[in-house]
Amino acid sequence: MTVKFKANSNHWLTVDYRPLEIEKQIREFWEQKRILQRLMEKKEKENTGVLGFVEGPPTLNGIPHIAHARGRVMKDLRYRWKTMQGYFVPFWAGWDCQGLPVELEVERRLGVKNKKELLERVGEERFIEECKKTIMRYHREWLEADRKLGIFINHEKAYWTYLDEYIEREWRYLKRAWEQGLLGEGYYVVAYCPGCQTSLSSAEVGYEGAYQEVEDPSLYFKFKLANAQNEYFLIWTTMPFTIITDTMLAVHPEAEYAKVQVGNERWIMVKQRVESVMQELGISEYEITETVTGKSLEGTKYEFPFKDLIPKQAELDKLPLVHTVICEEFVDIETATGVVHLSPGNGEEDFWAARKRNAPIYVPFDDECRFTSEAGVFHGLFARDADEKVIDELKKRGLLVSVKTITHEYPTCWRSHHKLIWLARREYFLWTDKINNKVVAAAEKINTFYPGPKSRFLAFLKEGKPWCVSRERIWGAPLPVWVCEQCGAKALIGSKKELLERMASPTELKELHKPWIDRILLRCEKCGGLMKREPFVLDTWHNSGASPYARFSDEEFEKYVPVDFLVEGIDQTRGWANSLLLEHVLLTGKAEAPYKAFLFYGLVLDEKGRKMSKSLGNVIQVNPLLEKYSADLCRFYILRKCSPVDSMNFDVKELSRRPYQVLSTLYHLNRFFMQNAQYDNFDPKKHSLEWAKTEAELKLPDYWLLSKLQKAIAEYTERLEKCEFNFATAILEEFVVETVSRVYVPMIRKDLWSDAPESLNRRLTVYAVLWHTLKTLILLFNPVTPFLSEFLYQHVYRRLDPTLEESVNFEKWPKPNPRLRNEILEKDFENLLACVSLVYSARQQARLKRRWPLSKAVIIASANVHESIKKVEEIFLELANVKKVEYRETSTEDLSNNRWKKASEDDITIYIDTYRNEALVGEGIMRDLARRVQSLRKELGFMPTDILNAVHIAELEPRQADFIREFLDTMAELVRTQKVHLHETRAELNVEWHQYNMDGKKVYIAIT
RNA sequence: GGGCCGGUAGCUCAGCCUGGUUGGAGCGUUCGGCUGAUAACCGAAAGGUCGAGAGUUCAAAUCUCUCCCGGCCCA
Repeated sequence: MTVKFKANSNHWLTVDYRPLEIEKQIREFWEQKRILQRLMEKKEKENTGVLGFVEGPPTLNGIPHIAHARGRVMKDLRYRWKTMQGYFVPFWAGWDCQGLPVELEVERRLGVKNKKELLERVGEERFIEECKKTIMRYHREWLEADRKLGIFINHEKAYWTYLDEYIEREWRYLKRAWEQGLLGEGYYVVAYCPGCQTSLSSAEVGYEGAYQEVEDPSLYFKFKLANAQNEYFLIWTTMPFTIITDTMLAVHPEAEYAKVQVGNERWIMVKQRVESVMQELGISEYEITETVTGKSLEGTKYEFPFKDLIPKQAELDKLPLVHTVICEEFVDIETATGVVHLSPGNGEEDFWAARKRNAPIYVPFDDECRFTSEAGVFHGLFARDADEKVIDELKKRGLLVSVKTITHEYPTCWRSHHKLIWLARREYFLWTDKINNKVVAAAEKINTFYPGPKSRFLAFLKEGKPWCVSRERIWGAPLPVWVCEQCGAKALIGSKKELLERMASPTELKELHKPWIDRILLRCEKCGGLMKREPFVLDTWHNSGASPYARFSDEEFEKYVPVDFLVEGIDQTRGWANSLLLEHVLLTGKAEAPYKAFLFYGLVLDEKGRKMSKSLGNVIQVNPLLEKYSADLCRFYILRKCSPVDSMNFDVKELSRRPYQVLSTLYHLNRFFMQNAQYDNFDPKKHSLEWAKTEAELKLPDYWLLSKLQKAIAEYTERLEKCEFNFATAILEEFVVETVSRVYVPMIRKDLWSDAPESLNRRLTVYAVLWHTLKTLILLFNPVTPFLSEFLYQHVYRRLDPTLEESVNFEKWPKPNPRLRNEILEKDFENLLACVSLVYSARQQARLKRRWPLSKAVIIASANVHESIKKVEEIFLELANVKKVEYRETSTEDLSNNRWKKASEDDITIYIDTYRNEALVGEGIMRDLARRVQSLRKELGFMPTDILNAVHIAELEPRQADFIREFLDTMAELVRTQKVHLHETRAELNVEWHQYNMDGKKVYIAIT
């Protein structure tokens, strides 16, 4: 007995595909051999070009989940692919370390309720240290996730946004802006929580559960027109205190406004609301006397009622726009009266409306949200507590129309659930509105691969709002502005060195963070007074947006920026993509983004399409997921399932379906190749494709496969270039499953079956073709499924050729070879497969198994189809299992009887002759039996190449036995046995018989 | 309220840019076949008002408009 495949010839290529074991092994291999580091060193030394990259730093305040994985998989794909193409990419990690989310996390850990308590109980110094501890805890999770996912990013070269060196370079952006007059003070409307005594970010305002049912006064009041008798604007509000800071009224320019006679007064309000408002106010006696457009009301002066109570308002009243009507599109004419009063100090839209017109922003509040002396009699009152007094004063003046209490949804602090107040506060701005043309021009040049995200990005950028970069927090890069206490002069410090040089008295500076930096006092260059730092830290988006400059040296910045390609979630259009762009334009003064291309990918939702959230409990974390599921499968699934821009419904159940099939097939193709190649001592160096050509052993299926491979390489690379990862992976999928597994392997299987020495060269040729094709294929798969590719590279290709590179990642990206492309042959095979498929279809109707040979098939088709099939006739006969094929242009009379069955599609019709003579029937029965013998062999544990002593078949019908007698030798060869014996009854031989059912009749088989 | 994306078979997705026989694939179901690399594979069947309506056109899943539903971002 020969043993073709030794059971343990390659113990790593297990009989089934076990991705988790493979991945564990490959992770260890990469780490032991330092493949990641060495790949980078190698490419840095020798490359065909440099492609800049800067990591979009994940914030270290959360556990990596599947949406992060989506982005990192795309990043890694690009890196491995471009690296194989020969480029050097500084694929270095980076971490976003500062900001409110980190602070809140630490506050929670420390059990502190608000900033005030934090400062009193914990103190800034300890707080900063706690923040650092927290980010390190998350850092470990991220390292593990990258390790599990197989992300080849270099963590040794990671940047950290909280380190002094980074912050110093971040300051350079501000310095440039300062020099250009693009950094300065202003007001900004922020949400403020009176309970926590801190402002909230817009993200916090949008937190789940932030909107709650609350009670508020619902107030109708009127403002008298200055130049008309008994005419009033009717206005509604739920925040009476804002009347104190009122400076304008707004109407909708296109709406129709009515003057409504009520008693001896005329009230102005939007016409469509008259009826419902009057009903609500319980006024039945009224009449519309006149209607005007909103536009015509513009500029109307009204009498602000509290000028006597608030001297500052009396002063403001003299300014042009104050206490007049303006037109704004945002005015809602579906609710209330369609006339809104504006308090630029207490509302964002109000604020922008005033700023746009250079109207004054009146903000008489102190840091604790109490009215200052600028608010006259309201001085000292907390904002919201002024409501009652305002109502009283309106009532006194006869301006109150109605007041009651309503409950409505209103944003509250997510932590303390106090009602939020909007408040203009003193902040620092980058006046990016002044460079908006450059910013938009720069954005227009960016390649985003898909149009959707680009229009979204541009629409956002065109708003062109100034960027408020100051935050009243602790854990952040400090704003490097010092103000003279004596003369008010300001200085912006650009580096630690400059800071230490200008220090008023020697002070220790531990690091560039609060509280240490606040202790540094400078000497004013103008008046010699002491300068104190503005207590703000910088917006964390400014911090991370500085990375293209801050994470590199000057030299590296020149070399890598603008970077080649970035990929982040679509939410980053307003986040990192924006801050990167703005800062780069500020720094360089050029209409240029710091990135040439930016792929924005869609959200990841749960299997039902719901957003992943803590409250739903449907968040999929990377690390636990990859404990149980394969990283390669996840990577393939993420890339294959849908377009990168679309939101993706992630369903773990889908991992084990199609993605598994594809990778498993790839695995088994390699295993099949390896087993056979090893058996025949295939030597890839000797038995190359060139060798096969000179041996003239290449056949049509080989040429066809090689041609299809060239096509796949070209199309795949093109799809990758366009970031169409879903289509790219579909090409790989089809090539593996259809082209190689379904079509090519069955065509060459017979050639490999024999182990005759005279056909050895043919077998070696097939191995040469498979070596070339499958090795190329695993290189193409490497960016997608790096573990499986590396595994097969090590255990198949390097084993057969130890002179290969040490890692698949060191290989070169395949290029299509036009000399191997043959489009005519591809078309021939297309025709061939179509015809074979039609034969199967006709067989089905005639209930003739594929195993049963038939005498003839007739192909009725055009001449070019006939030509194709003639070229590959031998293959056609074998696949169709017919003895003969006839070609005709049209159908003829002789085919229109029951003997013939047909099937057709497009322009091809095929008839099969269903009549079988004794020989054909016999051969069919023989093959039916052979099939059962094969399955018994497997069951009994024989290796494919074991040669059996004898196969026994018992209790066939005598007629059947007669039919097959002449095929017994063929059968012996087919099932690898020395002899096949027929027995009339089982009793003739005392062996272990196995019963089989063949077309309804029992038959018995034994192997000895 | 504005911007963007999506709505095609029971499920997951192509097709739409550039209109043209009968709208596809994979998974699942049923029947049959094939199988010594494969938890595969092949053939057939069932399964679709292509979200709804209107328009343009000889012809619309595809182009235009309106609306509905889901998601995201912003207000």
